[in-house]
Parts: sequence; C-alpha cells; structure tokens
Amino acid sequence: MKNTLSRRERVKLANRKAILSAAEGVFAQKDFYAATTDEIAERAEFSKGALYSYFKSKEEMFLSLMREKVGSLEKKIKETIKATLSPIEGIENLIKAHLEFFEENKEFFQIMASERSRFEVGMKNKLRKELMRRFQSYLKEIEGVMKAAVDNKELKAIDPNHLAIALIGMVHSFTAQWILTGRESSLMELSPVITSLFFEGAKG
Amino acid sequence: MKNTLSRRERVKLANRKAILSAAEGVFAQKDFYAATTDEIAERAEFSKGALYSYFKSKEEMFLSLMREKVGSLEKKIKETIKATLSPIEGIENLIKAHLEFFEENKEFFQIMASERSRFEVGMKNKLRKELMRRFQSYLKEIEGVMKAAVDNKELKAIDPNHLAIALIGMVHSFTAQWILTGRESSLMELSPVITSLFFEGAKG
Amino acid sequence: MKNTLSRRERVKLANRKAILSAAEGVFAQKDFYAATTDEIAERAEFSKGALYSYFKSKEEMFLSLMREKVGSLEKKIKETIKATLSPIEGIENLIKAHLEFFEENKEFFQIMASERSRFEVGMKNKLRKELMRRFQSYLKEIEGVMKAAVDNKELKAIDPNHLAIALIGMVHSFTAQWILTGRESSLMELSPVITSLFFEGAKG
Amino acid sequence: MKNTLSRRERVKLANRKAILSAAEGVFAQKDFYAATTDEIAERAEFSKGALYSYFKSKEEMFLSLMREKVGSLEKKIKETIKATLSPIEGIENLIKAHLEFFEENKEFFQIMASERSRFEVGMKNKLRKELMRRFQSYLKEIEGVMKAAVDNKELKAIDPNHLAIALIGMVHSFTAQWILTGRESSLMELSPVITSLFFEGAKG
DNA sequence: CATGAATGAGGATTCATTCAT
DNA sequence: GATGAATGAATCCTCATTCAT
Repeated sequence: MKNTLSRRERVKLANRKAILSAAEGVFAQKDFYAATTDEIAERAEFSKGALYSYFKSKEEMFLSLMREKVGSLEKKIKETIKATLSPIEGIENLIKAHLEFFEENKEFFQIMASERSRFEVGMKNKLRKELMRRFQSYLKEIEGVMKAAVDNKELKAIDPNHLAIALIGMVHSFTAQWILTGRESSLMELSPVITSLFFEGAKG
Repeated sequence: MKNTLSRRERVKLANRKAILSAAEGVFAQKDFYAATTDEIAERAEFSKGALYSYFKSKEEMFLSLMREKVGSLEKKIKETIKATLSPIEGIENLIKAHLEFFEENKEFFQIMASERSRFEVGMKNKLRKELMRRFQSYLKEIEGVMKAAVDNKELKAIDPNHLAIALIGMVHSFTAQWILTGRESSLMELSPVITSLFFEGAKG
Repeated sequence: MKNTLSRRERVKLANRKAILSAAEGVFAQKDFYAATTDEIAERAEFSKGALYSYFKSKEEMFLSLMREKVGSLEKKIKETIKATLSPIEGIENLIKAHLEFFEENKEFFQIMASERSRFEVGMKNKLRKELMRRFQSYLKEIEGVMKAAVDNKELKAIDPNHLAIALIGMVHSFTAQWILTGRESSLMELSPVITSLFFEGAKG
Repeated sequence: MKNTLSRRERVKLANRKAILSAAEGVFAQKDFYAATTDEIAERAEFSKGALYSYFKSKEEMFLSLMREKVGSLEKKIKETIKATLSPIEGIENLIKAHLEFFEENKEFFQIMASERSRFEVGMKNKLRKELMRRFQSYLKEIEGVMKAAVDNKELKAIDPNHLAIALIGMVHSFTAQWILTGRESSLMELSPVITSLFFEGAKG
C-alpha cells in the first residue's frame, strides 16, 4: 500500500507518537497532576514548546493517550470476538487477549486503573465524555459476548452485565497484583487460573 | 462506660473527625493533587489554619484518613472471619462484609481504588510505607481464609493468593460499577451473585 | 523603703520580666522574624494569650526588651562616667563597663548587633524612633567623655565623635568575635588589649 | 578578548546580575525575612517565576548574593595586600580598600552587618557553611598582614588576631555610622583618621 | 516549526493576633 | 486574668502555557 502521507506529515505523526509514549511513562509513574510537562518534554527529547504544537494542553495530551489506548484495546477485543466460534471459546480468548494487552501495556493499565474513577467528576469537556463513552462501550462489548453465551445456554442465566463485571474485575485484579509484585513471570500464565475460576468457580 | 476524656479533648477529637470527613469527600471527588486545602477547609467549616493544628500537612491528612479507613476495613474483615464457623460460610460473610463496608464508605472506596496504585512511587516517608503494609496485610487476611478452605477441601486446590485476588477483584469491580452507575439499588443485593459466581462459576 | 506596689502589681511586673527574658533568648537565637510567639510563650511558660495582656504586639515586646536593655546599658555608662576622676581613667572604665555589660548580656548584644541597622527603615512608629534616639544618646554619652579628654589635652585633638565611634567599634568587634568563637575565656580579659590599642595604637 | 559566551548566555548572566542587584537593595532595606520575592521581582522587573529559574530559592538567592560580594571583597583585599611593599603601607591600603569597597557597596555592608551574626544558627546547609568559612577566611587574610607586621617589628607584639579584630571593628563602626547619618561626605575621607588611630592611638 | 525563558495564577503552609470559655 | 483553638492574611514556590527569537 502506497503511503499517502507527505514526508512532513509522516514526521509529525512520528513525533506525536514519541511524545505520547513519553507521556505514557510519566503519567504511569506519577499520575496526571504530578506529571509535569517539563518531564514529559525531557523524556520525549522535545522542547516544552513543541509539546504544544502537537497537543493543545496537558489534558488533551493525556486524553489523546487514553483514547488511543482504549481504542486499541477495544479493537483487539472486537477482533478476538469476531475470530472465535463458540461463546465459551470466545470468553477464553477474551481473557487471553486482555492479559496480553495489559502485559504489553502495563503503563497504560496503571494509568487507567488509577484515573478511571475520576472521569465522572469534572467531565466539563467533550474529551472526557468521549473517553467515558469508550470505557462503557468496552464493557458493553464484553457484555455482548456474555449475552450470547447465556442465550446459548453455555453460561448460567445470570445478568450478562454482571458476568462482564465479574470477569473484568478478576482480570484487572490479577493484572494489578502482577504489576505490584514485580512482574516476575508472564501475566499470560495466569490465563488458565482465571478461565477456570470464571467458568467452574472455586468450590471443590 | 465512663468517658475519660475531658470536654476539650472530646471536642478536638470530634473536630478532627469532621475534618477527615470533609477531606474524604474532597479527595474522593478530586484526587490528592486536585483537592485543595481551601476546599477541604470550607467543607469542614473550619479555617485553613485550623486544618494545620490537626494535621501536619495535606499529605498527613490524606494518609491519616486512609489509615483509619483501611484499619477499620481490616478490623471488620477480621471480626467477620473470627465469627464464622466453616470456611465456606466465612467467605460468604466476607463478601457481605466487604459490600457493606464499601456501601457505607463509597467515598473511601473511590479514593482507595484510584490512589492505591500510586503508593509504590514516592514512598519516601513512613506513613506511605505503613499504608502499603496495611493494604498487603488486608490481602493476606483474605488469603488466610482461602488457605483454610483449601486445606479443608472445601475449595479446589488453587493457590490461595489467586483465590484472594479473584474474590477481591470481583468485589471491587461490582462496587466500582455500582458507584459509576448511580447506586440505585443497594450494593448488598449483589452479594448472592458474587458468592455464586465465586463458588460455582459461570458455566451453565 | 516600703514596697508601694500591691501584690497584684508585683506579680504582673515579675511576669512581664519573665516574658521579656524568654523573648531575649529567642530573639537572640533566631532574629525578630524567625522568633515565634509560640516559642516565646513556651519558653516563658505562659500561654500565647498571656503574652498579649503584657504586650500589645510582638513588635512592642521586642522594642520593650531593647528599650530596657539599652536603658540599663546607658545607666551603667553614666554611672561609670560619674564615678571616675580623670577622663583617661574614665575611658578605661568605660571599656571595662562595656565588656562587663556585654558579657552579662550576650544575648542582648547579639540582638542589638544584628537588628540595629534595620531601625532606620520602617520607623513607622514611635517605639522605633524612641529606640533610635536612645542608641544615639548612648553614643553621645561616650562622645561627651571623649570631648572632655580632648579638651583636657589627654587625647589628641580628634573629633570626639570619631573617637567614640572608634572605641565602640573595637569593643563591639571584640565582643562579636568572642561570641562567635565560643566564649572560652572571660571577655573582661580583653580589656587591657582594647585599652592599650585605643590609647597607644598598634605601631611598635 | 573575544567573548566566548553565546548571546543567550550573556543575556542570562545579565539577568542574573540584575536580579541579584534588585535583591541586594531589598535585603538591605528589609532583612532576609521581611524581603518578599514579590518585591524583589518587581524591583528587578521580572516575574516572580523568573526568579526561580535563576535561583532555587529565596535563600539561595540571598546566599549567592553574599557569596559574590564577600568573594569580591576578599579578592580586593588580597590584591591590595599583594600590591604593597611594607606591612605598614599594606595596612594603610587595607583600610582604604575597605572603605572604598563599603562605599561602593553600602547595601551589601548593611546586609553583612545585620545578617552575619545569624549565620551560626541554622547552618543546616552547605551554602551557609561556605559563607561562614568565607567570612572567617576574610578575617584570616587581615590577620596574616598583621602577623607579618608584628614579625617585622613594625607593630607591637600583640596577637595578630586581636589586631585584625580591632581594625575591622573600627572600619565597620565608621562605615555603619556613615550610613546611619546620611553619607554626606565621602567615606574615604575617614581613612586618615582610622589609620592614625590604629597606628598611633588616641592618647595626646 | 522549534525553542526555552518568562509569565502569573494557584496552592500549601506559617504565624501574629483574637476571643470564647 | 489565663488559655489555646481558630482565624486568615501573608508569602514562598510550582508549573501549565505563551511567545519572541
């Protein structure tokens, strides 16, 4: 496929990416307020001024980052769902896809985990609202799979929303603990534990 | 029981509590950095200066709040565990206790959810370290119950740490969603869903 | 002589003195701004409120202290002058009196040395002006002695103001250094050095 | 000599100097605590923020100022000493050099006179310690000249430390009085008086 | 476009002073 | 009168954002 972007545009895009990547590291380490544009600029090896020709404000930078990440998580989830036959298999793959994504994006996971709860408040601007919408749509996606499985009698007749919340909760909890305790082994190895617990429960 | 505190002391204690309560609301809404001492003071109906005769700094205020809350959650968990006979019953009660506590302390839950991940960073002072220790000890508590249940063959032979993480994850996830979606019904009503999912799993 | 003060009044006076004494220590150690009413109150073993029933403000407290000390230095100087026959002997005794006074009032000396230069500025209120007047009158006192000695041909025909400045300068310099270097020996021991240098000069 | 600094660097240096100069005026008038960054910024015609890109803190600003001034006084003293043949002549020139320096740096003299005594206290950081060291080394410098003159039999066999203290005391005292009384004539005119008093003494 | 110095609003903290008990 | 908790003005410092070069 021929690249339709001019060299200029390609450079801009690459710079933007580099800045977001630097921002990701800083936001993960320090949270939105503690992260300074100075540090982001330094890590991105750009001047502070340059940041502002790519993003209107620190907030926009943050939200762009989140938007892209949530977007790509969502995309991965959608593809996973589409690619699988049975709902059960779909859920298994969903768990794997999540773990894979979070393992590759630990920094984003940390940001998401600590900033999400704050999105309801403030909400003054469109960007935030859009982001919230995305988070909810990501949950809905999972819910859809659950509903299919329930309809299919492959899962018990439990509110699909509850099933989605439970699964997401377990995945996030394992991921958070994995990050907190130093990430020795691969996060993927936990996939069977989560799958088994989700499907069969803990009772012996 | 006779109250052994002088009136002065009782007033001081009450004021301290009032300040912490105001702080809880503000921290929940805005996070540590965005929360201003001005707003906390205003909400507590005290002058900004007064805050500083009760707490050395905004950080100390925050950590005192967390310490007390985590402490009382831990206490509740411990009592619940002690009061129950079989491990299975214990876990059921644990879920209820958690939901009850979070329902009564939604604001604290929000703070905990969003600030916990940040505790590793910084960590310069003793207070933060102490808080981290408490968080971990709270998890260990749950782990202990799980281990007993596994030993008792009431649960499958799964790493008790994993069982604890899974349970906590589900509880937190349901609580977070309940807060996000406006808390119509009581959080407690979700107890049977969580219990059933944890023990029996989702498979139909 | 019968004490004409009521017990009440005597107590008040004693308290006032105690507060000034505490203040002296704190002002010497920290300077006017760094000294806090909290610390003065604590050292005086009075409540902060009590300070304000003895002095209208921290500034008034400071100036009262200075006034009393400068007053008693002046008194000592006057007595010394009156008690001596020849001007030469008078100057010798003046040096001794100064050293004795500063040795007994090191803390005051420190305060005076560091705050005097600031008295010109501000000067808004009567207290400051009065204090400046006292400092100048203290210098004039010395000048008077010098003039007598010059008139008497016991000293060279040098402007008595210059003689006074030179003497005061040496005395203060030796005192300051004595304080700075830890006050091992008695300050009084320096009296012959100063006397000799002032009268005979350094040339061999 | 070609200037090896870029224009940027030259501007920065000039700004730094301008800020220090503004600070000098404010510190002289108000002392360290009473001087506000607001006033310094205003007088320097910079924003408050700009101050902080040149100096880490108000304290560092203060100490930089002192360091530079004490440094240049010391340099002047050293040069004076080096340039003179006989110790006697050296001392005469020393007096002149001092008066000249203080006349050109009245504001610094005022600061030095009022803040020096406070340097022992606190002393927490390296900068303060360094400054104290400089003050002492300045005194030692004078002491060295005195010792040479004593060894040379040009001065009486008096402890050189005492000679240095006496001389410094007189010079400071005359300078302080000159500042206090409005600086009508030139301070330099006092040089012969000081010289004569130091060498020959006051006795007629 | 990039740079980084300058801006200045914003926020934590201190402390003299007041006043209810 | 004494107390010490409460007040709030004052002040240092930070950092997102702008803009001249």
